[in-house]
Amino acid sequence: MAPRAGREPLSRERVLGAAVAIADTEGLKALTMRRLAADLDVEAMSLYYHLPAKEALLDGVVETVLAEAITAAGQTSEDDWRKRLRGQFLAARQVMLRHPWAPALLTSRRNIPPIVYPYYDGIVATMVGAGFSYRLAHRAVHSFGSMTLGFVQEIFSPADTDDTSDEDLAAMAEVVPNLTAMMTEEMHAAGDPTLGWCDSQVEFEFTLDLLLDGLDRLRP
Amino acid sequence: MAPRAGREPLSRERVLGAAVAIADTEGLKALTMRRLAADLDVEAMSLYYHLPAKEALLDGVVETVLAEAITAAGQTSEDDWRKRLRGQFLAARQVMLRHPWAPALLTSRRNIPPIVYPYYDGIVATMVGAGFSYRLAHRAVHSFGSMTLGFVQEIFSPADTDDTSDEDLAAMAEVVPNLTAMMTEEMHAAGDPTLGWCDSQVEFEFTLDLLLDGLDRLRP
DNA sequence: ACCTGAACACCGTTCAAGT
DNA sequence: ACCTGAACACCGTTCAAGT
Repeated sequence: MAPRAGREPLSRERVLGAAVAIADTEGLKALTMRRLAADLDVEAMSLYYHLPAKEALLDGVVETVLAEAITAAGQTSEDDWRKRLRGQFLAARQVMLRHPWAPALLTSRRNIPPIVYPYYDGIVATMVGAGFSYRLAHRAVHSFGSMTLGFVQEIFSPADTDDTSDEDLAAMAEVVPNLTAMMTEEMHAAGDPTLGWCDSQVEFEFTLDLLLDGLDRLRP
Repeated sequence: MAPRAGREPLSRERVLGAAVAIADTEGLKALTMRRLAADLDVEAMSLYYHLPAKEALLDGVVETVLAEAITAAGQTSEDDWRKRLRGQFLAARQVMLRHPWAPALLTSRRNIPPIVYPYYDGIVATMVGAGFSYRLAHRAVHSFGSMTLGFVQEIFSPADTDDTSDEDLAAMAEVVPNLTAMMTEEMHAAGDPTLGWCDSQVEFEFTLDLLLDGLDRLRP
């Protein structure tokens, strides 16, 4: 049978693009070789001509989203080291928000793609240019952790409280009195009750500023 | 056939213990239902009497290591809020170092086991007892991120440099001059060259102190 | 109550073969 | 050079059946 009209030849880039699209719309679990091939109108085995194995596919997917985030971060043009790093990390964060599955995948990989090295090089350059020692810049990069790439792993993400009844609150107050008090106070203080009581954008920026402030004070 | 002498009856706890042991010794990928059953001297299907599905197994495994870390953190007896939190997080870290696969699994799970709520309640209690507002305690908990449970996701973990030749260094200096300069300077400064140039214990404590210092300054 | 055997659907991957 | 078909080993899981 002749190839369908309008069907473009496969390539590593096209495969990776389709893989990211599947993860974005249906999650990482939906990304199987067979499903990916079907989306590309091809048999599963054809993928192996462009990628040696699924591990290589996942490496490529990580590389793709990191390249996107790092490119976004690179748009930032600020001279002040704090504003510059802040802008970079927040720009990367906007990209990561579109790929909510990426942080978990990223942190489960052993090998980090080479694109991140020039990116980190730039961060170090910015800090050293602002008077930091290499030693302190090194520490800083580790302290920023995954913020440099626009995300933090949220462990403590308490449930939404819109549907929390008074009886539930009373039961909670028995077991976790301080969390309950914290929650109710935050809910009252919040102007818009539909927002919930955790705002990850605000929390990201708070933590980032906490680190930047602390580092600034350590600067020689 | 009669059950083998000395074979204890299965239980959820025994299954979870064996699962953690497999992950510890051979990694998370080796943890399959069939392999787990074999280690317990049982057929794979027997596991389903004690756990409804593999997802439940993974939830249980997460619960098990978190309980271990939180228990270790609970041993800390310090009155000063900073020393107390510091001791807790570092104690949890000692546990996590024994389960290097745990952070990646943990961050990939949707539902966090209930044990963490009392733990976070204690952290908030410590901070509010030291004069922090609930609002600030809330922010702090998010800033600590996964440090509360003793780990940070290392994205930037540059390769070991013991086997880096002079030619390699020259090539690196072209592409990532600042990283190369940082690395060579750190290597020279290090007393013990076998240590490499990243020390995750030192980095963990540096970041932790950076956050604690910053929070202390925000305290009313 | 607790465990098993056989079977099913699905996955990543091989290999030789097609065009 | 690029893609395919058939087959294999392995996985999680079901269901009816054993003791």
